[in-house]
Amino acid sequence: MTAENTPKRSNFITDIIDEHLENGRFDRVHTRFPPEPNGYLHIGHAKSICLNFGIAQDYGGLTNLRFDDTNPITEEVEYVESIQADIRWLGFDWDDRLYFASDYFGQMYTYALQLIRQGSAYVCDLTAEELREYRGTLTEPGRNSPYCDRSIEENLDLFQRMKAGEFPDGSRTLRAKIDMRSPNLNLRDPVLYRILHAHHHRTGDEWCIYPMYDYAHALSDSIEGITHSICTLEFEDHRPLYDWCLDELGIFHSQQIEFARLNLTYTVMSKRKLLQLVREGHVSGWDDPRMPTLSGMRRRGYTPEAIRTFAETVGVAKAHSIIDMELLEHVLRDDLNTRSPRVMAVVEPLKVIIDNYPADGEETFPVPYFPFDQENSPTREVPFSQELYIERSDFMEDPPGKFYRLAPGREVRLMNAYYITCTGVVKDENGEVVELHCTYDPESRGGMSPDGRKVRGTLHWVSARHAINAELRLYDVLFNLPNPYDAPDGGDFKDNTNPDSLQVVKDAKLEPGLASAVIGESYQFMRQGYFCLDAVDAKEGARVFNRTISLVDTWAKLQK
RNA sequence: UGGGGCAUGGUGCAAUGGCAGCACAGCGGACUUUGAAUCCGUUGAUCCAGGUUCGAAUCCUGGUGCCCCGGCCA
Repeated sequence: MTAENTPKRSNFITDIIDEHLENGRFDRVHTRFPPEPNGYLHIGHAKSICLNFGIAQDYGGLTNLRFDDTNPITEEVEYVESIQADIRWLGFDWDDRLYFASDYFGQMYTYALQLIRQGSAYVCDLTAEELREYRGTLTEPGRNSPYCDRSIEENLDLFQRMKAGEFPDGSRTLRAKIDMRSPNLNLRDPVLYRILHAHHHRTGDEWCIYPMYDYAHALSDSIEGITHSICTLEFEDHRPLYDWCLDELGIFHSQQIEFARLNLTYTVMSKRKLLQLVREGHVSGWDDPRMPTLSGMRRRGYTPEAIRTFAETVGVAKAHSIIDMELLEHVLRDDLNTRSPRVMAVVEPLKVIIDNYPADGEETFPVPYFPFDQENSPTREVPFSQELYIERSDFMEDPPGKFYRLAPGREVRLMNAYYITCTGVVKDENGEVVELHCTYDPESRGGMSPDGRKVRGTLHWVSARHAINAELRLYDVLFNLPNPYDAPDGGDFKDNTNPDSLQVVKDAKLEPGLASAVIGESYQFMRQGYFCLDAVDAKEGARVFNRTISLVDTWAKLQK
């Protein structure tokens, strides 16, 4: 390891690694990302992925992708595929280092035999319930299993017969012989193997005994030569067992390091809770754009770059924390801002008739997609005609002082087109404004008046005759509270779901060029927000856009 | 005295015995053919009490608060 490999960003983990490199414990950095294929990846996993791959990159090291598939009952190939797709999408590559804990079942079994021969493990016949009883409590020590003193020969015989399938599920376990009086419950002769006559998505019916997490994880890390095994805080208590397995076997010893998992305001982050939202129909699926899953965020219009920046920005530490959703939104907007072409779309249309414009007249304006970089920006022609749509919220009949959009007698600029002045308001029988009459100033073509007079408001618009219709899906946070778990007594997080988290607009009016919008691209609907085609429903031919995130709306804030 | 961990502005992360800083949020202003972006300015913090030291967010002692652990889940 040389000086030029020294990372710029440092945290408590890189401190530990630096020390290891200095004192010679390791001369390289090799990490792993070890998901269990029992669900979809979420933004919390993204933090871990960015951490593991990022740190290895910083040190010129490697990162493995390893599926921790030791529990056949909960795991499925569907998940191993989606997980790989999500990691790739995020921008990380494990080259040919794709592994499965199940790849090592044979080797782990051999190691278990070794533990038995060393007198460090025994076959226990206690039932699950008895075992719980023998384990003791948080404050009281446990008691030795009546089976802990079986002979090595008997243990060997029994364990081999466990593997051979002679015993039913739950009848026996292989346990580490450590210390039933340890204040750390994980060390009270933890189960290493359980009997599970279940079909495994990779090994099929080859095995009917499966290793437990603590044993399998430590050995997998060791087998792969992982130097730094980075996991979340709840495994701190497991580290002594992790170390025990490796020390007892005398094999390569990885260092486990724990960090605080990511939490975000206004959402939940556990697979179990997310699964509930899916199952109970609060969302349309794992990839619902409101979900904090990577597949949901991708569909929503998040970019991998934004998520990576976010992961870096939140930092890493051991203190439990909850990140403001606003920080995520900030990095998202920041990324989208530089990459999204500017287009015009009216979310809630209000018809405007330009009385002094020829009824059958028509013209187009050249408008750059990237107004902030006109030199290099591609341009399209935007059609204009007598009847237009503007945003309903851009007109007020009786505006407050700070409102500088359209109002009776008020002049505003139609972006890139003309200045118009409101001369008439048409209402229906309920008093609702249905149509506006305006006049335009032909001298202001392009959006600038030769006399240099200023207009305060600049509105987006679309030509009624040329507009295309689209469905817009406007998203808001999934929960009403920063902390969804903050539920009244007897309630739970689902009581805090936001009933307005999805608003569907059926008849938005878009500029015609958007007919050729592409899935996977982000567009800024000017003065509204960033939108993208819904990769699922737009595929069916429907014109459906997701609002990834609104623009910062100072005016809305002012109104409060 | 079960064990393990954590405490720095509203939020998150730095400062590794030597000027408490950065980002987001907030507030104010400039600019603006997006009430966006950009730019400028600004409010605001070391859990408490002792101790060591010329000097403590950092080291020591004692408190307080919060989180995790009693799956044959991971």
